[in-house]
Order: sequence, then C-alpha cells, then structure tokens
Amino acid sequence: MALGTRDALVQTAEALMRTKGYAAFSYADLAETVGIRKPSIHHHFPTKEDLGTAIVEEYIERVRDDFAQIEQQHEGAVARLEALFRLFRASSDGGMLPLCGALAAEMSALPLGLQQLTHRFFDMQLKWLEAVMERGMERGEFPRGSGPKQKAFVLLSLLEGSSFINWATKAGDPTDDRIVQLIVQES
Amino acid sequence: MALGTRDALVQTAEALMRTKGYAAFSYADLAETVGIRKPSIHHHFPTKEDLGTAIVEEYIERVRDDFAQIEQQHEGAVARLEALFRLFRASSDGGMLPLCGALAAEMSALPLGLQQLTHRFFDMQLKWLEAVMERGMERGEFPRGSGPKQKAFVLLSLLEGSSFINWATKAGDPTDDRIVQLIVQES
DNA sequence: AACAGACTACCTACCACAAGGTAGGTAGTC
DNA sequence: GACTACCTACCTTGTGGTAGGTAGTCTGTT
Repeated sequence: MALGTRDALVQTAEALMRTKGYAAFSYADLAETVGIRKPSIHHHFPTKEDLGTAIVEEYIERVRDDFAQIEQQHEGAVARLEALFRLFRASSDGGMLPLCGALAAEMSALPLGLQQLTHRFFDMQLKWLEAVMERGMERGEFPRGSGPKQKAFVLLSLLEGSSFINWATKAGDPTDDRIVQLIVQES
Repeated sequence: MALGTRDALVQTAEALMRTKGYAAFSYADLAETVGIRKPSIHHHFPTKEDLGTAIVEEYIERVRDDFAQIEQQHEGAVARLEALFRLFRASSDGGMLPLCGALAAEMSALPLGLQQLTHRFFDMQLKWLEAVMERGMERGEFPRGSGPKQKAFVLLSLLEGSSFINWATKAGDPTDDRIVQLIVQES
C-alpha cells in the first residue's frame, strides 16, 4: 500500500474515531501507531480540529462516490437501497461504527466546525435517500405511504442503529437486505 | 425536589454522558454544575468508573421498571411495543441520546466494567423485546416472519438510530408509533 | 444530661501525568 | 534559497486522584 504519512494519519485517526470517539483518542496514540513523533502531526494538521475536519470531509467524499457508483450500477430504487444496505453492513463488519453516528454521540463536546459538518453529513445522506425514495415512488416500485422523507429517515435510522447494536453486542447482524423491501413497501 | 448531593451528581453526570459522552465530561464540569468542590465528588464516587457504573446501573433499573409498568398497563404485544416507542421518543425529546447508544459509541475507550455493563444493557433490552415479540406471535397478533429475535433487533435499531439522527440534525422526529405495526407485521 | 468515639459530608492544598500545542532546529529535495 | 517533512525540548492547562483537616451528627456509656 505504502501510503504517505498524511494519509496514514487520516486513516488511523478515522479508525480511532470510529471505535473510541473523538475525545478519547489523542495525538500521542496516533503518533505511536503511525510511527512518528507527536509534534510532527502538527505539521500536517495544526490542530486536532483540523485533523477531525479532514477525516470527516474525506469520508463524506467517499460516501458521495459510493452514492454515485450505486446510481451507476443499479437502475431501480429498491436495488439502490439494497446496495446501500450491503455497503453499510460491510463497513460495520470491519468492527467500526459509521463515522456520522460516532460523531453524533459526542456532538455537544465537539468543536463547532465538526458539529456543523456532522449535521451536514446526516442531511446529505437523508437527502440522497429521499431522492431515491421519490424515484421509487414515481416509477411505481412502491407506494408513497408516509412519504419519501419519512421513509428515508426510517431507513437511515435502521442502518445507523443496527451498526451500534452490532458493535456493542458483538453479535453478527441478523438482518439482511430484505428489510429494505419492508420499509419501502409501507403504505 | 431537593435531592441529595449523591443523586444530584448521578443525575447531572448522566445528562453529561448523554450529550458529551463519557470521555468528554470531567469531574471539574460536574463539580461546577452541582455546586461542590471537585475532590468532594471522590467522597461519593472514588473513581470515575465508579460514577459511570452507578449511572448505568440506576439507568438500567429505571428501564426495568419501565418495562414492568408497560407490561402492567398494556395487554397486547403491539400495544406494549407502541408504549415503548413513545417512551423512547419522549426521553430523546429532552435533547439527550439513549444512554446505551452514547456508551456504545466510545465502547473501546471505556473501562472494562462499563463495557460489560453496556453489553448487558443491550442484551437485556433485546431479550425483553424478543419476549414481547414471541408473545405477540403466540397470541396471533402478527405473523412470525423472520422470527422474534430479528424483529426485536430491527425495532431496537430503529429506536436507537432515530434518536441519533434527531439529536444530530435537531429535526423533530418525523416517525410515529405506527412504525411499530410495520416492523411487527413483516412476514 | 454529658461526653467520647465514630461516621458523614464536605473542604483546601497538592500531585503526577497526559492533553494539545509551540519553538526552533536539521536533513534532504526542488 | 526556499520548501517539506520530520525531529528534540519544552510549555500550559486540565485531568483523575490523594492527603489531611474540620464541622456537624449520630450513638452508646457512664
């Protein structure tokens, strides 16, 4: 792989945030696992908030790419949602929480910039889900039911929530992507 | 109200844990809002872990009482689950996360005792939900579908997940307790 | 009724250490 | 000569936690 120091820092710090949280990981931890001296981190990221921001921004960018790829590979709305479901589960199988969820948990202890980023991250995911739901309804794949906004909210809740429960109980996720059908078909 | 110092400490610390997380609140914060000197806290709770443990244990006891009361006030399984749903939402309307979710987020940074308590807390909730689901199936209120265990998992996921999204986006919860019907009716 | 001893609930003063961050330097590269 | 990517040495602040003291209360004995 041989990724540069900066990328190694972001990658390692992301893993720490998704397992221990933002407050509970330190530059000292990070320095040790990356194999660099603590103050050298400041060369790449002057403050911890800078590092946090970089992590979230790169993560959001990755999710945006995922969304684009899903749209490219799947035509139907249900197929797209199922693809997202599998993607979410795969990422939590790695023994980590979704980043947005982890951030949300300590929201009011975060620097303001990170709070806003977290908020925007959730909005972005909800907006995409809502658009997919809308499309599914227009194509007649499933009924409007309580509307695209609510269906989007319910699906994202389930995705986030199941990651947390799996993470905390170390049990394998018992659900599979048929759950998407259930939510979407609600009328 | 006039609650004793010990109870004030537990109550305040619980609120801090459910908004900032375990790592991000300090004895200094706590001392200030309770109106006591920092080292006096050690008189009631020798270590931070002791305090954390007390909080979670009392919280679990409260949830256990809630479960008992729900069973007493509602006969049907669906009615019981809907009651739980409303209870969950009411507690997150106060601008706080469910305690178990907040703990889960920083799981691997917690002292071992708290990790185990968190794990047990989730198991306890899942077990209760599973029993209620089982009962609903036996009474013919809804189909077995994917089974009581999976339905319990899905419902708890939704409960936890929606709390997080609400908390992070500050939007009002768009769902209502009809969502319980949807999950339960899955076949 | 009086008083000793123990106990409770706090206090001030302090400690070791770990946090994020800074100053200033060096070796290599463009 | 400037820039990048690191280094050592150090600083300030905040952390959980300790030592030891004091004022009040509760209890048992004389």
